[in-house]
Amino acid sequence: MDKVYKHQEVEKKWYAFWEKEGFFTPKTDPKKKPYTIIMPPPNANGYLHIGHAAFLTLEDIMIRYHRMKGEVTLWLPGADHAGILTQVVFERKLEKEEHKSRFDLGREEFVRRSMEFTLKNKEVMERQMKAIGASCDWSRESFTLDPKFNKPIYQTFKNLYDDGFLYRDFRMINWCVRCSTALSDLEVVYKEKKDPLYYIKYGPFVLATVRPETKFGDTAVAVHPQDRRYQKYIGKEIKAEGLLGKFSLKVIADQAVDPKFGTGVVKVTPAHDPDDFAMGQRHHLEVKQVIDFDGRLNNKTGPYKGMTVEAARKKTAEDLKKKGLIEKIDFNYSHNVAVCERCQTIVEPLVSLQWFIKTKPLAQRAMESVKKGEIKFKPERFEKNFFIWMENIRDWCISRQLWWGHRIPVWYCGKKNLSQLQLLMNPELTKIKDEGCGEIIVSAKTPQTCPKCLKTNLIQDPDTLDTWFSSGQWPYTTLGFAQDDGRDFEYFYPTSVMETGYEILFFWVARMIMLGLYSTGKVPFKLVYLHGLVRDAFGQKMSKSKGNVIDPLTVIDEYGADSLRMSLVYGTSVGSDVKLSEKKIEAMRNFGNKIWNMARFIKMNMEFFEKNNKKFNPDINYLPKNSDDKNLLKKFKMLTKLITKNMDTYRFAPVAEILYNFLWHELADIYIEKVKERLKNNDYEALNTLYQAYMTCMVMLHPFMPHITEEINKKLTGENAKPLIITPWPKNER
RNA sequence: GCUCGCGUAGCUCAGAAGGCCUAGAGCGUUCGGUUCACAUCCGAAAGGUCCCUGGUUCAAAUCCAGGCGCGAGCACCA
Repeated sequence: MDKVYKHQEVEKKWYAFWEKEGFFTPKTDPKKKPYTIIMPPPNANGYLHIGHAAFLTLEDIMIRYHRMKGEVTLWLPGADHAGILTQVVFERKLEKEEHKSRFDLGREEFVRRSMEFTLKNKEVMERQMKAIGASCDWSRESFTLDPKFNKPIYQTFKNLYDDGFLYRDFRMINWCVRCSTALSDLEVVYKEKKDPLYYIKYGPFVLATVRPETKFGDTAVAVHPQDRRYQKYIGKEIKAEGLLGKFSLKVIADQAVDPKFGTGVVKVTPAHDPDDFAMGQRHHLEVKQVIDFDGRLNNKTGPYKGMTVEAARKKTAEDLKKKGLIEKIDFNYSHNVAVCERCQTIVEPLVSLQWFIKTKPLAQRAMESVKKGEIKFKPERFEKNFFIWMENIRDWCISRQLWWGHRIPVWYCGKKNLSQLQLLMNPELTKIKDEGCGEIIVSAKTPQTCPKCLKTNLIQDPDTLDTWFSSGQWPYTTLGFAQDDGRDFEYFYPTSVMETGYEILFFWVARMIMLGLYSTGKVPFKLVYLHGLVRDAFGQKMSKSKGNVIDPLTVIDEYGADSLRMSLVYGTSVGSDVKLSEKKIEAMRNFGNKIWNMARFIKMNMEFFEKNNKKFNPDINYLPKNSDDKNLLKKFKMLTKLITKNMDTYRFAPVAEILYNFLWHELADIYIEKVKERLKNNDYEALNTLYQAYMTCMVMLHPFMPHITEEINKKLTGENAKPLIITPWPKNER
């Protein structure tokens, strides 16, 4: 055996061997129960980071353990086209490298280039996954934008529509001016911002606002119904002086007004504020749009037309001041502003025609399944979070004005029913003259003619689906549901575990449960295992700008994949964030070195034994008489039981710690030191006891450190050794 | 505002169902050790009112209540 363990050679060699031998591809057997994990597909818009390494390690541990238990084990890998995020990343790249926008390329070319970019990333990610040692079934690898998934995804869309769970409506959506698309509520984050709060004279009132530029869209003034100060105005019209001259507005009373905020009077702008929109609906107010989708004021704003929101705010405030219409300005006001999660641009609430999923009934069913225990959460506390969100769920806007993603499977007869926004975002559509009959056709297959007027002038909805709509169906689409070959679906669905980050519990897990139940009638998985974030040694989020990122490939190159894997598991607890430092990885590398040297020591003693005696035949059932040996085996038996119990309950960190401590601080530090003399005297009992305890540890350590244990196994048991990857997990009773 | 999590050695964290805790590990620190598997090592040591206050209990780091301090999620402010 080499004096030093050479991870670079060994790890590559074993991965190639496992893959070549086909150990990653399960042999389905109707008599056996399957164990299935669908890998959360990493976003193919960059390379894998340490967080990916963490979940790949956890899932690989689960998979390897169950494979060793003899179950039909499938780990299905994949990659996500990641709609908006990839489009943002690629647009930035395009801007930076070629000074071009998506419109410069045109839709077709933009999609082609994005695909090229994505597939290239995907390839790199595959190599990274292999370097980590992920024993997933590459023959079933899936990519969310693979055309074969269009059929089931479109079918789900159509079914939802036919069942009345899908509708198209004018609603207030979150509009990202930079991305030029609607966002779901989940894709919006709030940032605290300090903005001047203007107290504006408004006829008989003074009211406070941070958005004077939306004043042109005001269609009412609101007060709280019980506010004594303003009772006499409720229901009346007031006259006021504004930037565009005199105007009059109705005064309404609404519970949503907080009498304690500002002066207790609110200007109502239904077209540009979510609360005002809701108020407008309650009081049947006119929705008067004054800001367009390009983030600029429109022709209803007179001289302010064409200004950006930011510029118009300054200018209107200035002009109001000049006209003596500002009473005071509070410069210390700070509030939360909605920004696009992906590009951080301030979100503009706008009303537009979009597709929505009616989520309440789907959520109801999802909650019932969880209540019945068909799906369990680990750690359990996330179950509560799940319920809170599901109970308060709002309809899900699934149409995006993006080009990168699944095109919405809706066709319109002529352009009559295309929205203004869609025409704006897709200049080529404006050239079409044919108004058509306006029929809306929702179909899983591309229709040829309009069923109503029989014309062939059908235009597909130019919008794409929210990326989570397709990934929400991942557990069954990847298994061939509603496709030509559904055998995998029949055998492997529902899957066993969904292992993913707690930060996408709502984005993804909840939607998979809702859509899985809706489409297949069954839960998509039985256990949701949620892991935490990987942070740096000080608990900070890793980011390129902070310069504290740990790159998995660099680490693997220097310390080996096994060291990295072990350091991502050791000393962690389920659902909590993991703090990782290079020191920790180094410590685990040292552990690898330790077990390597233990192997060398055992090998040396085996050779010494054989030089002086006959062949050394390890005997797992041999019962030693020596009390040191007996005590060791007794203790070891207890630990084996404990380890198995922890493996079965997904508590991997204690297993890593038990093995670490037993191997190093009991077997090496104490037992080996004790038996050195006996080994010199060719004591079979001592050698066999050491060998059995050590090798069984290697078997149990294999899911954690697969490469080094496989190499040691071969070195100690010879050329014809059965690979550890398919060695049965130790029995508990012996 | 609502909800959840955390607070244990200098640092990062284990300690699930109360007694095997006279509270552990890794890193760091100090001292000693190189022929005998391993300096990526071995031996030893220092270092802790287990956030605070009450309660339950024969017994609390662990359970309960309150407080303080951090972090996260959700809601959202005109």
